[in-house]
Amino acid sequence: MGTRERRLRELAEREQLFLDAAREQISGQGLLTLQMAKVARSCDYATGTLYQHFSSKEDLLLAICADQAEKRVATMARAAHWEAPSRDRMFALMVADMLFAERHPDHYRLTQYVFTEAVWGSASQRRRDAVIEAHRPIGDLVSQIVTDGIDAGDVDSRGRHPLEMALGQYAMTIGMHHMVHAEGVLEKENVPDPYRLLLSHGAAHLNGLNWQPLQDPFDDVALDALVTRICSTLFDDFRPAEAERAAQPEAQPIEGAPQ
Amino acid sequence: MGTRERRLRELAEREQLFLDAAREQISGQGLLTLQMAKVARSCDYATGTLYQHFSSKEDLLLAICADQAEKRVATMARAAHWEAPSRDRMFALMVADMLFAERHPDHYRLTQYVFTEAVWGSASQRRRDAVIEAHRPIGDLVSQIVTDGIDAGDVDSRGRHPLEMALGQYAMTIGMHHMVHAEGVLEKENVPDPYRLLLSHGAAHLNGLNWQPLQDPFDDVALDALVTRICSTLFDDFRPAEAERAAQPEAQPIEGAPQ
DNA sequence: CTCATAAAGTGAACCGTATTCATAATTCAC
DNA sequence: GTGAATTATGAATACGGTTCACTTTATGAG
Repeated sequence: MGTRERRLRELAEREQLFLDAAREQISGQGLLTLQMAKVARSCDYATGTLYQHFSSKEDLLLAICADQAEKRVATMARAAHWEAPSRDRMFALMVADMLFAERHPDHYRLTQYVFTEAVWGSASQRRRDAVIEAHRPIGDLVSQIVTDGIDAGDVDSRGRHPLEMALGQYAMTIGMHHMVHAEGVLEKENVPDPYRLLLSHGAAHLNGLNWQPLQDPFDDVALDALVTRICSTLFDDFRPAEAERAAQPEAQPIEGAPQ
Repeated sequence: MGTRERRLRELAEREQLFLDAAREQISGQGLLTLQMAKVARSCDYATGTLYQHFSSKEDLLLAICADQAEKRVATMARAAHWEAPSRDRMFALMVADMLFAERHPDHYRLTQYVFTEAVWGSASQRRRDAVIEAHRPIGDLVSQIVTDGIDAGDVDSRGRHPLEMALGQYAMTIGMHHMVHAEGVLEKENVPDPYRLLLSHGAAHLNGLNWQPLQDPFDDVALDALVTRICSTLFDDFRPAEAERAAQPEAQPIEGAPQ
């Protein structure tokens, strides 16, 4: 009989209901002020019911993180599977993650939180593994692009292991996200568009470090065209304003540089 | 009269006392379990006294962060002011920060925390500014190295603003730290020594992207020699074990690469 | 339809801890 | 020495995560 299946489905649906409600509350008020009772109430359930799905507040946070990670990965996968030279795929992957982080700053912060401290708390091992597993495909995507590039002769691995290159490449993206989202840091440096910086330097990284041939390097014009193309071709569900912002054509002067 | 000065000095001393006690408690039990009452008690003061120095728990966390940041900056400054080519100074800066993060993982996590969520809470604006200010010199140091390199003809800025290059360079370091400290992620990828990866890729970044001339690129041998030299020359207070670990001579095979 | 059983839902009570504040102790200027 | 100002105190309060004894609902056999 289908009773069991229906029960399981309802369980999953309610779990998603809680996840969405919690995410909404976070996006309104921040991580630390998330209140379990409010989450439950906003779904017309009692506190206890929420605790039948998530063993603790931290467990809930990890579940949100894992849930959102799947969407993030899906976004990046679209870029990684683009029909294009591996260098451009790598760039598209960075753009995709940038767009995602811009759209979902809460998810970025939550991931930071989860990956630094919350992991040692009271969440179940199952949840912790789920978070790790949800993020694994990112590494796989990057690795795949690098490997494809090496196979196609586009990438000079210079004797390094593809994984090392992939991690190095991705580390820069993560670091950029961190700098962008570290409230007040880049603002104080008068950087008008941090993501512009990410794109520009990311492209330079690809230009200079590993990708061959270099006859057709990214320049500012090619960069903007590519960003526009990526946004329109791969991510047409991103609103024009965001694509426009990302591909902002006129060069942004960087003022107030130290010394 | 010197009464006022003495008072202020005593105030600062007691503040430091609390900061040290709190840091000790964090390093033993993690961020989230820090208890205000315990911090006060461990200094033989009552809870209320602690609250005369720090308006909230979060305020205390930010103060710790700012306090530690000064030590971190001091470490990096030693590397940045090294008498060496700018490329090597930049590399030394990365090594310095790596050694610091390895020694003070709590500070790294605290900074992550503070820079993502805690900043929106109940800490005073004064504290928030202090944290930003404490970190500003890092950007200045990196910028200075880049500028010096351009002046000396060592660096090809390729038309980019020095600040952009500096931030890009530093972003990679931050990203690497994050990946190293994201418990379980790199372990699952069977990366034997994440910091080895940071050094290797950081060097590759310097080799290929901006630094000229390239006639003398880092290779594995030069890399190890340089790390050893940096550790012994600039950071002799770092214990041999750590320097050794950072400069581990035999190439670490990376196993279990995806696909 | 009825009933026994299980499953799901409830929210008041519990508990730990951040924060406050009325009071006490101390210091200081004169 | 004295009164005002400053500093220290810790019991009381507030808040929110977590629990659990109980209620309600769903199930399916007879």
